[in-house]
Amino acid sequence: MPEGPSILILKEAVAAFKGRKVTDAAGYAKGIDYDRFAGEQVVDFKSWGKHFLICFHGVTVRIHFGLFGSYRINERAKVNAKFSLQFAEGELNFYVCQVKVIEGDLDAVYDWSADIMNTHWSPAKALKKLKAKPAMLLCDALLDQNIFSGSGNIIKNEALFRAKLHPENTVEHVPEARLKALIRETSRYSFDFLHWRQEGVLNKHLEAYKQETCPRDNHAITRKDTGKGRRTSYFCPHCQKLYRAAAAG
DNA sequence: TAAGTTGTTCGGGG
DNA sequence: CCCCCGAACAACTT
Repeated sequence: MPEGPSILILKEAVAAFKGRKVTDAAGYAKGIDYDRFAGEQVVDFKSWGKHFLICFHGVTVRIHFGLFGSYRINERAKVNAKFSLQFAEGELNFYVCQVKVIEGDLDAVYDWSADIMNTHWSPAKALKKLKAKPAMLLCDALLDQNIFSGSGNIIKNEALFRAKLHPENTVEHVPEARLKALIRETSRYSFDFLHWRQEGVLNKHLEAYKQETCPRDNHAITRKDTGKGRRTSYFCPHCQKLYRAAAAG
């Protein structure tokens, strides 16, 4: 369920709960004062990248779904909910996620311009952050939530494919124009991802991720664990340019 | 069926 | 103090 677009879908799915009062909160997430939410009104639902934010007056519940997280609206899964909110009519249940309470102003916590799907997303700031880390590999940069908040392994691979850049390029060896193209494609692809996921056709549109051959030149797609996180990259070694191979090590 | 995974944090060792 | 690695989390799909 991760990656930014899926969080936007969730936000839309729960929109009807905005303005409603919680009758009861429960779950097995530790360190949460569940009682404080009883009687509180949901003021808004927001998101920052992969963070799903349930906003109350003066306090926000942050849900992060990680790799295995899921949710149910007005129904329950077989396992216990990590966090759940009951309303006079309906309920929200969150499973296998990280739950954190954020006190006070969200603007003090989040840099909205880092969120690739936010209206305040700033490609210029992303470029600046990239250039501040010249030795970083592109595959790591695209998973760095401070630079590309909301990008995950699918978006990483597809954006690099669209930008025709090899995942193991170091930032400093890539011409600025190509970095700008990558930044643009990362945000653009995320919205394509959103629309395709809404239509249930995302898999049909994948060009590199989990693919066998390159749709551009029919070259075999390489699958390789890359970067510091050793996350899987799928790329066409023929049309995705590597400006300079990383030093052996 | 056992392996793989749309993710992140933490702590230990070097 | 930094970097890197593995563990932990814990559920669904192929």
